[in-house]
Amino acid sequence: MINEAPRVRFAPSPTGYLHVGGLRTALYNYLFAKHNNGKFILRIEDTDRNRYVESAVDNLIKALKWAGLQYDEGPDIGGIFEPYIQSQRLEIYKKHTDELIAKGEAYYCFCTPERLKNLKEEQEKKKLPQTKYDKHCLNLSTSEIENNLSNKIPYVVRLNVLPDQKIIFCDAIRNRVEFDSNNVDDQVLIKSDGYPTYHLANVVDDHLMKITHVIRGEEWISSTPKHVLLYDAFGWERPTFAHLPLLLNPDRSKLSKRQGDVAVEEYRDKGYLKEALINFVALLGWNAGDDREFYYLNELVEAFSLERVNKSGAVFDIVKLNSLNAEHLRKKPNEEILEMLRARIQETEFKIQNYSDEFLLMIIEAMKERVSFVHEFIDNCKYFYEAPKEYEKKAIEKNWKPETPMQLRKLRDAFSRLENPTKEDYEHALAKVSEELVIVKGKLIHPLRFAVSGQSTGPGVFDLLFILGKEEVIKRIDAAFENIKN
RNA sequence: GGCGCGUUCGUCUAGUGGCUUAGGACACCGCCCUCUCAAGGCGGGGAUCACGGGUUCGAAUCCCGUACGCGCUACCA
Repeated sequence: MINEAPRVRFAPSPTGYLHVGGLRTALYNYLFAKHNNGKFILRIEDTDRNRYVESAVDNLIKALKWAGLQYDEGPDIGGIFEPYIQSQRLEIYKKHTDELIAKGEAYYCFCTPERLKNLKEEQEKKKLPQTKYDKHCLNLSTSEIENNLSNKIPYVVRLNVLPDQKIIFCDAIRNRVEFDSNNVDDQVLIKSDGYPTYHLANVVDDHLMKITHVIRGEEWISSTPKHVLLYDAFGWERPTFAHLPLLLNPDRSKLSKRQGDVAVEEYRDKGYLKEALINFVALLGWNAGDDREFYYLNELVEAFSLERVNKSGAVFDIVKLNSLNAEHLRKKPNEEILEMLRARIQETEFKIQNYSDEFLLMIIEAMKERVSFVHEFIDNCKYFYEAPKEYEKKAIEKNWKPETPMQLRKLRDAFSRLENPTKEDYEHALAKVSEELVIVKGKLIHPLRFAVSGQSTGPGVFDLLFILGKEEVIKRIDAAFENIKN
């Protein structure tokens, strides 16, 4: 196993969407695989028929691909160990379970849900430290079992956990972890519907698919003893386990839907860049040991190592995500932003307009350092797309003094005399008017921006004028005389 | 309750026995730049390294307890 290229898997259960915690697990698996020239595999763990969700697998795959985490083997692309969907591997689990039963490592259990429920209640009443199955069916004779089987009495298959064993395993992130087998229940391996539980399916598949490293969330650490026992029962070599710290809500509980968005799809739809989400989520529990915080996916591959993953949970801080999004957006070429902006425009009332690339590119250049999201190239500067319908209330007083209309009229007239004005032409014209009026340029600049955009903030005013064009500028100044009442 | 895992600024984190008066980032505040807002630059406040014992000449760093938090405790993953 030493020096062999690692094989890792992301094994989500299809619940309808990709959880950001799942994204991070997938990412770490991907990074580890790619860093070590190994393989990254997607396997669908759909052994719970009660939780079956239509098209969940498609969503999962779509979200993973959107994020750029391309796997080497998976349900839609196949691979040498297909199928990669557990519900299509039922015979495999059956075969391996039979083997375990033959070895005495597992046994049939015909207990009814009622008996199980009573057993549990009794144990709770006795204030036993833990509730466990009492191995009742372990004592069934061969003929009893055969009889039950031929009478089609529903059954499950349980793992036969021997008492008083120390179960020790190594975790790449937490080092040595030890459990007492007395605390491990005779876990159900095959459910009465014939489907395997996660514990069985995961071990069988990981072995068959030659998975070398099991990198998964910390919530699995408590059930790892069962998995270890299974590897031993089959006589298989154990993979290396690496249990990742949890992603947390602001109140430090496990990241959940109740306290904000958890679906990758929601972040995508809200306008987060995949680069930012990946970068952000990578840093939640890992760092290279230096001060660097800005990474692209390929750079993460380069820098990643399991040894530098933290042990403690990390709060998902949306504010920091936002700032990373802004940073990634600023670094993007304008042409790329243009594509995204056009897509966004299609979602607004401006979709019927026919904006030129040149025009939108100017907006992007002017606004790039003032936005955090692509949609803010629209939302934060509607005035580029339409004349202001209203004027920022609290800014009127500051920007619209009694003498303002007179001064702006002079400016308007100066502008109207310009021919195909450049930015500089506007600037010179304004300088000249301010000289004539014997006022500082600011006295003209701020009311001008306000008249033209309806806002008191925004890009440099001469950029604003140039982008809008002379005709529109004059129209808007005139409109302002009508609309702004002080 | 039992078992397990964890605990450095509000948050993400650096730190693997002396380089640490604990460093960086986000957020917050101030200054510079400046036509505004940003971006950028500079600076500030903010962590008795959960607590208590040890080990050591010396501990955020090693050991032991305690507290707190979280996870698991299903015929769910």
